[in-house]
Amino acid sequence: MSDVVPPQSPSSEPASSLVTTTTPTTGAELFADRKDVVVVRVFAADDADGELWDLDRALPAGVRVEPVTIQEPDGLMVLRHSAAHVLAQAVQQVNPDAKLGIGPPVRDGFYYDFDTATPFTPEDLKALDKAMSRIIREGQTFRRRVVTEEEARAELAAEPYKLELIGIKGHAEGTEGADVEVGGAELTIYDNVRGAGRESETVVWKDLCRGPHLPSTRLIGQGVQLMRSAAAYWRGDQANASLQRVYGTAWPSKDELKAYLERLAEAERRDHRKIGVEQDLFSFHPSIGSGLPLIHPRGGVIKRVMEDYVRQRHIEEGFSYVGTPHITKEELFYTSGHLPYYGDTMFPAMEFHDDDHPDAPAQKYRLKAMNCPMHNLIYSSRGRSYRELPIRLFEFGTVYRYEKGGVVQGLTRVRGLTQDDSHSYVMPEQAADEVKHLLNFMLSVLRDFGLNDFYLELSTRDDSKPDKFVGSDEDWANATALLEKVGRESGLDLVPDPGGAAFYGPKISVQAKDALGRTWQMGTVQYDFNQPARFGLEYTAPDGSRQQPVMIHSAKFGSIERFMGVLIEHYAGAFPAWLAPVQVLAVPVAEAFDGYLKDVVAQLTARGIRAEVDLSDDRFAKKIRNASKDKVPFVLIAGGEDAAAGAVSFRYRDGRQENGVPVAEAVERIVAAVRDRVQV
RNA sequence: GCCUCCUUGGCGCAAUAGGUAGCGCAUCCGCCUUGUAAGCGGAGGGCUGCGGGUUCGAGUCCCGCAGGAGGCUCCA
Repeated sequence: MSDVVPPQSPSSEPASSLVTTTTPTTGAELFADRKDVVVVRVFAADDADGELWDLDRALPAGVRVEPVTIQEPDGLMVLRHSAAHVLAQAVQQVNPDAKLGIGPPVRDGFYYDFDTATPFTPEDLKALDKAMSRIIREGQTFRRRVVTEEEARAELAAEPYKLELIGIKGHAEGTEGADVEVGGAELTIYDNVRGAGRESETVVWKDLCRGPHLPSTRLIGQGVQLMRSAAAYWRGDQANASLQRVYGTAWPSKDELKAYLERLAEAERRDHRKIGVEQDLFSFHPSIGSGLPLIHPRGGVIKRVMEDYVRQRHIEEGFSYVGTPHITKEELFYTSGHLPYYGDTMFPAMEFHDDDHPDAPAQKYRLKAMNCPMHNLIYSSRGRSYRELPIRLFEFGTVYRYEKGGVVQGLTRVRGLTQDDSHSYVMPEQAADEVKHLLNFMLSVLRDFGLNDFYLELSTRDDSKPDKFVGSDEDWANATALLEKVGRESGLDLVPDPGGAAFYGPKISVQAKDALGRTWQMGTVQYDFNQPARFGLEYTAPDGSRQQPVMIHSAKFGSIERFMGVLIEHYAGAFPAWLAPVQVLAVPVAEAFDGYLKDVVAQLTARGIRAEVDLSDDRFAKKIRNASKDKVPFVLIAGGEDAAAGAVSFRYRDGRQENGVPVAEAVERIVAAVRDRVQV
């Protein structure tokens, strides 16, 4: 998930708040009666998007001006950017030697990069938090001042990074965050003024910045908190200096800050790594290596149910289940073209020497990093007729990728993963329908797992880096157009992702929102016109000619491990019954009812339900507590009253209770909930 | 891969300023048991991630390695 703020759409403020200036004025004057206005959006003659200006900045006559409040996205960005400035001021207060990098707003907050001799410690952050609140309470004025390049260079002589930004002004696009500093048409410096308007007013700090800012630091308020520090490369380039980045969060009010911190806490409670340990689902062991998960029995149930379901669905959708090896001679990946592009993220080759032929060159084998080449070999294992197409091959292909140490994380980024991978081989004229078929199939699979909020991302070639992609411009254009058309027809939002394509073709990926509103990349559909050529795939057309099929890659939920991690977080470990490791836990009120519940559980087991009786010598209340902590969907309780009535009592995870349900009805209800894959 | 921080029994934590490791849960063994989130008692379990170093003495300080977290870069 990206931390960078997505481009904001123009304000949704009603048009009635738009005013046109008749005389020179300022935003502050125009909206003097509106305390919630923090900046204005100014529309020049032919400017549809407008530009954000400080309230105090002089407005010429004849421009359209719209108020921007702190509650709307642009206002929030201004708040956060202003908070970043306060952070920078605080840092230089504490450490005058700190050199300033850039300080843009990001999702939920801001950061500022500094070059300091020593990294920030948690104690430093606390001290900075205090210094920031002092500056905020002081109510310093942000005062904008236009400078020439020469003036800027002179004033910022001690700030090497700012000088560099001045140098790249004009071609700053593509430099992360840099346009926040120098993106405007002219260079500006913001002075932080103490006691503005009084004779004693003093400039206490200044920074090169495009702005705009809140009128006063006081408006930043109580909703600011520094979160963490981390290293970041200057201008995002590994070849550059490593700076110390301080992240903070900023909200219009203390309450909103608290709500945000609560959301973070909830995300932490749901962290699949934590729940994975608590519920004994999976683990990682240093002696195996990072990124290579061990799935425990309870996690194994979830994995198996996922696999059984997806395998069945593929077969229903016309796929053939196949199997391929985990290692191969590396030549295969030269044929496919993967090795030259991704060799450094594949595990290194294993070399085998033939003892009987000591002079023969060693055979190099590679762990499989992708399944498609092997599926191609299945396709080409005999002649294919157009009558057979589409041919759809599917498997749970376990692949190994040498992810860099710093990116391996829980189940969501691993070095060994199992893809629900399929390849459809079609005639070119079938391609659009097949893409549509795969997309709909994928969405229906995700919906059955309880994800319902999607958008699509269209990953295309980066035309400026031709060496990263193979194939003709025409092929790319056709394939991209086809994916885009199908994507648009899906009715879902289609977000462009320039440069995100695989080397062999463009792709559509499904992004799903989870219960906390976070988006995860799920499956993909990739259009490949390269591998069929490289493998010489062909089919016999109706006229007897040999034609090349189009190959369409698709993974529905991507990797089983990753999707399991996403589901754990989506459900916070409280799985719907069909996925739950234990679906029913029967809890006797006292030992005397063990036998009664064993009989109920036997009836459930006979219907394929994963049910157990808690026969431990814990007392009743403790058993209820254990069942709650395990988040078992159905807890069935039986004591004297239930047994006498031939009934059981349901207890659900939210504490809801339903007493005296006849056993036969209880069984049917549970069976139905599992069958219908509903959450209970 | 790079930067910062972290690593104490299965899990969650504690151990003043270096003085020789404790608690809760879980586990095991007893006793107890009739209605909705912890019954009681006892026992076992740790070369404090690994390897060096400083010191009379290291969980505490220093170096290296591994693993983890966050971030940067990357992600077929």
